[in-house]
Amino acid sequence: MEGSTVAGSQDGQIASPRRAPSQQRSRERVERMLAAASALIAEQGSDAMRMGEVAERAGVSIGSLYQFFPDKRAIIWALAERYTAESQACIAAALAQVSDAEGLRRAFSELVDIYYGLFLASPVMRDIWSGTQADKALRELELADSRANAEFLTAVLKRLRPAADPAALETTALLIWQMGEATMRLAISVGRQEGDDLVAAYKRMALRELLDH
Amino acid sequence: MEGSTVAGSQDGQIASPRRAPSQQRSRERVERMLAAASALIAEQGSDAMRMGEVAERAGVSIGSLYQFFPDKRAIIWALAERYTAESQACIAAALAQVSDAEGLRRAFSELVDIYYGLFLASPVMRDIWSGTQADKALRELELADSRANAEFLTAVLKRLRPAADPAALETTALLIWQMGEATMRLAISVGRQEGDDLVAAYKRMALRELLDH
DNA sequence: TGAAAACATGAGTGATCCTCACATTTGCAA
DNA sequence: TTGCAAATGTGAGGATCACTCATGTTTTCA
Repeated sequence: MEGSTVAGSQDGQIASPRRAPSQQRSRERVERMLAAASALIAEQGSDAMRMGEVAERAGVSIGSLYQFFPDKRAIIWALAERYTAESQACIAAALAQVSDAEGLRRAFSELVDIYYGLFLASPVMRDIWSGTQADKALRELELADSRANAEFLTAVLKRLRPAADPAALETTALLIWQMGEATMRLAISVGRQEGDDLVAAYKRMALRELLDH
Repeated sequence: MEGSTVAGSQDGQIASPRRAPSQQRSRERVERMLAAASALIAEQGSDAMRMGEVAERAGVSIGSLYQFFPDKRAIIWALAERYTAESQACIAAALAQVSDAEGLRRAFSELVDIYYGLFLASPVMRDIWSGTQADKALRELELADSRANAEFLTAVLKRLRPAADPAALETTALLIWQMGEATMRLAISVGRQEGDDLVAAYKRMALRELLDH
């Protein structure tokens, strides 16, 4: 299989950048590396992305690349991390104000649309989250991201249903969130028409669960 | 990532075995190769599985391995295919007799338990379906498997709700099935305790959707 | 029985990730 | 300003795989 794995250890740990860029020059170069990686992933997928090509397109040497990213996974991880930070902020904002059932219905529906749109529009993130399962560190990042997002949902549910068992609400929220991501992935691989139907069906099911008890 | 791609084409096609084993001797050897691959995947994951190691453990040369499996994905694919054939038969059997709501409740509940048990018990299949997303051919096999399984569910739903829109029933069935697989994956990566809760919550949600309304 | 087809072998090829010894630039204290 | 240490930059080369191929062995069957 095309040698797309890091020679080193199998354990899921992502080593921190070998060295954090402290000077202006290197910070700009690291940005260029990330941009190059992002472009290549969008064009060919992360698996086909070659480290040498990333370096070349970023206009740096292969050695410089490895100065800041200990291995190939690390540069993909860095992109994924940025994405999760952005999307979490957006999700938190959408759910923060919700205080009643009707508000939840509107906010959640909008959220799903936004997320689906993001998935459709961003080949990079689609690729990264698709490949996610194969890489332990990325899988853990995704799980952490899901938990964080589900947390916002849990908070809303606790506000709306103070009498309910908190642990059960957490389980529900996590499940609904994860199912949403699974639905997006499925929706993308079956094509637009059927995908839209699936997302709509998910939205209906999830809302039913979230709203009427 | 550790070399998880075939050197050849990126396209998801899995070439058929270069040569089908026609003699008794080679048929046994192919079995040994599959067994060796299965054991190695269980021990280290498919990504860390080395073709040379598979050959060695099967007691054949690397050349013989490539005589029957055109590339690394093909041997993984062969294992996955066996699994899907088995599980589809089991699922079809469980759902074939269902003729009323109560029967569906029992059959579906049992089915989820069986599937969950299979997932928990089989590190090989867990690994293969985990890595699935990264490989186009496997992703397609998984989707085909989901569709086939959802089909059985659709058939039951059409029987129970003849008035409903058939297309909507298909969408529902596919979504519920896919969500189930997503739930299993999630359940496994969060650990037994929380995993059981998640599966139970899924079961409840899915049944609600399948039964009332 | 003999030739063709099937099967078996493993050293070698090429692609790719990553390292490392050495060169250059920057920050900053004297 | 000067000089030194830390930060940064470089790319040829090492190591590891997936996979090939020329050649040898066994089985089938007319």
